Amino acid sequence: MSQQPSSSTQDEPARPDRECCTASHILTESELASDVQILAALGNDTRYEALRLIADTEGDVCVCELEPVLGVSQSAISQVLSQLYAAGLVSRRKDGRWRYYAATPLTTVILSTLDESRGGNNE
Amino acid sequence: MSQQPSSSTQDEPARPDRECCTASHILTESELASDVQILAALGNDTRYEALRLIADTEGDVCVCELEPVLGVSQSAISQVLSQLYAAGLVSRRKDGRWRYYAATPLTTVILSTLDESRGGNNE
DNA sequence: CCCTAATATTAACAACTACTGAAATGAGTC
DNA sequence: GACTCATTTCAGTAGTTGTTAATATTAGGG
Repeated sequence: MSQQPSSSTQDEPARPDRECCTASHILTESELASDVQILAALGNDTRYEALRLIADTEGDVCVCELEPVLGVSQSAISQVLSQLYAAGLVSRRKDGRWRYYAATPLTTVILSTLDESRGGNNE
Repeated sequence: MSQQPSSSTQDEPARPDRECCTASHILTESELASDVQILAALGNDTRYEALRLIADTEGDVCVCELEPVLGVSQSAISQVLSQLYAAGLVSRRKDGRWRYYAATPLTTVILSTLDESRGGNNE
C-alpha cells in the first residue's frame, strides 16, 4: 500500500464522507451485481444493437426480424435475447411458434439517458 | 432465414416505423460504438465499484485510496481507471506524484438513472 | 544526483465470452 | 402422427478480457 496524500494520513478524520468504516458501499451486494449484469448485457455490439432495434420498434419484435439486421446466426440472437431478458432489459411473450420481445421501462430509461447525454450536457 | 409472422410477409407495409429501408440505425456507427464502450466499461465488478466510489466521494480520489477498497493490485486499478477515462466516465488531474480522478457528468447521470429505476418504476 | 513513492506500461496467462453448427424442443398444419 | 417452422439448448472453439508480476516512468526530497 502507500500513504495517503492529503487526508487521513495520520489520525484526524478530514473526510466527512468517509468518517466511519462505511468507506464505500452505499449499494448492497445484490444491487451492485444486478447493475453490473445490466451494464454488461448492454456493453456488447450485438446485444446493444438488438436492444436498440427492439426499443425503436413500436410494439414487439420477433427473433426472425432481428436475424437479417444483426448479421449473426439465429442461435446467437436467441442467446443474446436470453441475456437481455435475464438482465431485465426485455420482456418476452410467446405467440404460437413465435416469440416476441419488447423493451422494458428500464431499457427505455437507460437508452434515453444515453441519448440525452450525447445531445448536450456531457463533458 | 424464415418468413415473417404478422407483418410484411407479403407486400403491404403494415409497420409504419419500418416503411422505408431505414429498418434500424437511428444512431451513427460511432455513436453506437461510443455507447457500447461506455456500457462495457461499466459492466464489470471492479470498474463499476471503482466508479461508484469515485462518484460517491465529494471532490476527487487518488489511486492509492481505491487500492485497499477494491482488493486488486495497483496495476489493475490503474488499468481500470484508464478504461473509465477512455470511456469518458472519469476526468483526471495530476498533482505532484498523485493523480486524482473524479466522476464526469455522464457518470452522474447514468448512476442516478440506475438508482432511480431500482427505487421505483421498473418491473 | 540518488533514493523513494505514486502511478503507468508491458507481457503473459488463466478465465471468460461470443460465436457457430448440430441437435432438441415446441407448436402449428397437413 | 409425420412434416415443417421458429426458437432454444448444447458443445466446441476462437478470440477477448481481467488480473498479476515485473518493469518503466514521473515527481519530490535528501
